[in-house]
Amino acid sequence: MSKIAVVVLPIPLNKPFHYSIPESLQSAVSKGTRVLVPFGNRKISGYVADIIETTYIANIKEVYSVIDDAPAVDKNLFELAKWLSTKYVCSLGEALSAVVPSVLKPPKRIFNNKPEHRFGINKSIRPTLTQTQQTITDAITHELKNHKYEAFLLRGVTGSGKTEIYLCAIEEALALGKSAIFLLPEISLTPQFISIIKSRFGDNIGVWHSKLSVGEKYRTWLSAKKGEIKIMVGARSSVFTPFEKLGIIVIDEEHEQSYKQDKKPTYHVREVALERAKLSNAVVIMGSATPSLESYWRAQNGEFRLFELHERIDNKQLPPITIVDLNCLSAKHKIISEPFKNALIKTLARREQAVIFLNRRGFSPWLMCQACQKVWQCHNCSVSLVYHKDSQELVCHYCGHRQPIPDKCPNCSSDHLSIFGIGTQKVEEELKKNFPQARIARLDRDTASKKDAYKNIYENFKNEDCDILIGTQIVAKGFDFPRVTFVGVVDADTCLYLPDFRSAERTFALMTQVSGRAGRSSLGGEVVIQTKHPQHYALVAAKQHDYKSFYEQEINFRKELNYPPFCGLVNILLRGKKAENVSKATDTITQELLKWKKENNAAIEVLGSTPAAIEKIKGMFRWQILLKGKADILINALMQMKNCSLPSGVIITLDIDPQDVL
DNA sequence: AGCACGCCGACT
DNA sequence: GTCGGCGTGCTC
Repeated sequence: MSKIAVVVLPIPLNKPFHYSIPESLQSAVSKGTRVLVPFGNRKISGYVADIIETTYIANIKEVYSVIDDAPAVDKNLFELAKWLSTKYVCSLGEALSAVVPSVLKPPKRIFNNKPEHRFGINKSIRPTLTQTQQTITDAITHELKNHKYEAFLLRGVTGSGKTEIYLCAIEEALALGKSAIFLLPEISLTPQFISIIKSRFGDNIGVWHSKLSVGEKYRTWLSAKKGEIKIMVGARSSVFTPFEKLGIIVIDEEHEQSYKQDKKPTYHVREVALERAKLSNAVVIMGSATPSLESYWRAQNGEFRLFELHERIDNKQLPPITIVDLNCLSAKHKIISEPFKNALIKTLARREQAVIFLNRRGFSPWLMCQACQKVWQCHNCSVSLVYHKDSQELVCHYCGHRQPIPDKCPNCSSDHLSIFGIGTQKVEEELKKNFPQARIARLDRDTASKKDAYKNIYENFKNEDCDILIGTQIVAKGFDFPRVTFVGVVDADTCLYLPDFRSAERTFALMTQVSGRAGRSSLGGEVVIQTKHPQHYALVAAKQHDYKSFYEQEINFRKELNYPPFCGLVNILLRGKKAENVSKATDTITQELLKWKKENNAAIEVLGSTPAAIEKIKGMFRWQILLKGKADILINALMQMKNCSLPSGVIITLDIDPQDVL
C-alpha cells in the first residue's frame, strides 16, 4: 500500500491536495520536500506538508517527481509561512512560495564545482569602537549569548557609525556559531558596498538580489542551507534565507519603502524578521537616521530597545539647510531661486560638485492645449501623459503607452500647445542656460535603465568629470562623494501634499536623506530646499535636523486621526474592466463589512467605498475600501468578506498594513 | 491562480 | 456559418 503525500500548492486555495507516492519515490519524499505534481492539465511544484496512510479522496494522482533531496523548509520556516498566511491573509501555499521561490530548483546543467577559498573573518580591518558603539555592541552581544529574542532600534545620522555596530554584532554571532542576515534596500546593494563587506568577511558571504540568475540563486540558497556561507546580504526576500542556526537579522535603513512587498503576500520585511527572530531566538537590529514612526513608537513603548547615536564619528557638523519660500518668487525664478542659484555659483567657483534633487511623482511635464485646455491623457489609465523631449513622445508612466506629440489639438484644431510642469529634463535645460560652462548630467529612470548608463554617470561623477548631477530618488541614496558640497531640492512639495497619511513622514525622511549627500568631507556643505510651504513641520524639523520634534508632532497627528501606529490598516482594492461592476462590488463588500461590524460590535472603521486616486490603470477601473482597527479584528472581518459573492470580472486584492492609501 | 468548457455577438 | 470575447467552475 503506497503512502499518500499531503501537498500544499501555490494557489489561492487554502486546502491541501492528496497524491499517492509511487514506490520509486518512497524514500525521496519526506515532509518539507518540494514535489512536482500533476494539477489539472499542468504540472506545478508543491510542498509535502504531511505523509499519511489513507485518504477519503477518490482517484488521486501520483507524485510526478521530487525537487529537493532534503527538506526545503525546516520547522521554523514552515511556522513562519503559517504566520505569513494568517497575518497577510493568503493561502499557506502562497506564503510558502514567498519563503522558497519556485525558481529555486536544481539547474539542468551541472556546473563544475570550483574549489572554495575560505578567507575567514578579517579582524584586522575592525576599527576601534567609540564608547557609544561599544555600549550598543555589548548589549547586542549579551542577548546573542543568551540565545534570546530581542529587537534593537538604532537611530543615528549617516556617519554616526551604525554600520560598524552591525558588522561587530555579526562577527559576534558568527563566533557563537550562528548565521546572520543583513537586509538592505534593493538600491543600496551596489557593487561598492558588496566589496566592502566581502573584504571584511571573505567567502562567508552570500549576496542575494533580484538581478541574480536562476542558477546563481539556487547555488546561493543551497550553500546557505548547507552552512557553507554564514552571512546573507540582500534585499527583502533574503529574510527567508534557510540558515539553520540564525543568530541575527540586521535591517539597515529600516524606514525604506522597498521593504514592503507589493504583491501577495504583502508582507513588510520588518514584521517577518521580528517573527522569524522570535521563532529562532535570534536578535533583530534595525537602524535608520529617520526610523519609521511606527518603529520609533514601538521603541518608546518598550517593544524594541532604543539606542541613539547623536554624533557623527568624526564630529563633523550636519550641513546647514536653507528653506526658500517659492511663494515670494516671480514666475521666472520658479525653477531656480536666487539663494539656490547663488549657492550653486559658489560651489562651481570652488570647483566642487552639486546634486540637484527632483521628486518626479505628480510633477512631470504634461501637454495642454492653450485654446481649449485639453490635457493629453492615457486611454488606458486615468493619468496625464508625460512629455518626453528626447524621444518627442507622450508617454504613460503607468502602462507604458506612447504616442507621438501632436501638432494640433484634435478637439479645437488649435496649434497652440504648451508644456506644463517641471521634469528633470526641464531643470537640466534651465541649469544649462544659467551655467553654460558647467558639466551637467541627469540620472532618472529614463537614463538609468539604459544599459551601463547608470554606471557611466556614476563613474563620471565620481571621477569629477561632471559638476552638477540632476536626478530623482535614485540620487538621494548611495551617492556619497567627498566633493559634493551643495544639494538643491527643486520642489519639496510634490511629496508633502499627497493625500496620504504618510506623506509628511516621507518628506521628512527624504529631505534628511537628500541633505546627507552634502558635506560628507571636510569641505563642508550646504542644502537649499525650495517649497511653497516653508512653515510645514516636516520641513522645519528637517531644517533643524530634529527627528524628535518631527516625531512628536507627527505622532500627535496620527493619534488624533487614528492612523498607524494607533490602528492597523487594510486596503481593499477592487479592479475590473466594467466600471459599474467594480463600484457595485465595492458597495456589496462595504455593506457586508458594516453588517459584520454591527453584529459583532467590532471596533473597526470601514472607510469608502471610493474610486482609487488613480481611477483607471491599464484599462481596469479601481475602487477601494480602507479598513481601520486592531490587526486581529481586521483579519476576522476579512474572513467574513470572503463569503460574499461578487459580480464576475472583479478582482479583489488585499494590502495588509499598506504603506500608502493612494 | 490557471485553464477548459460553454455560451452569445460580429466578422470573412 | 465560425472566431473569440469572457463568465463559470474545478483542480487530489
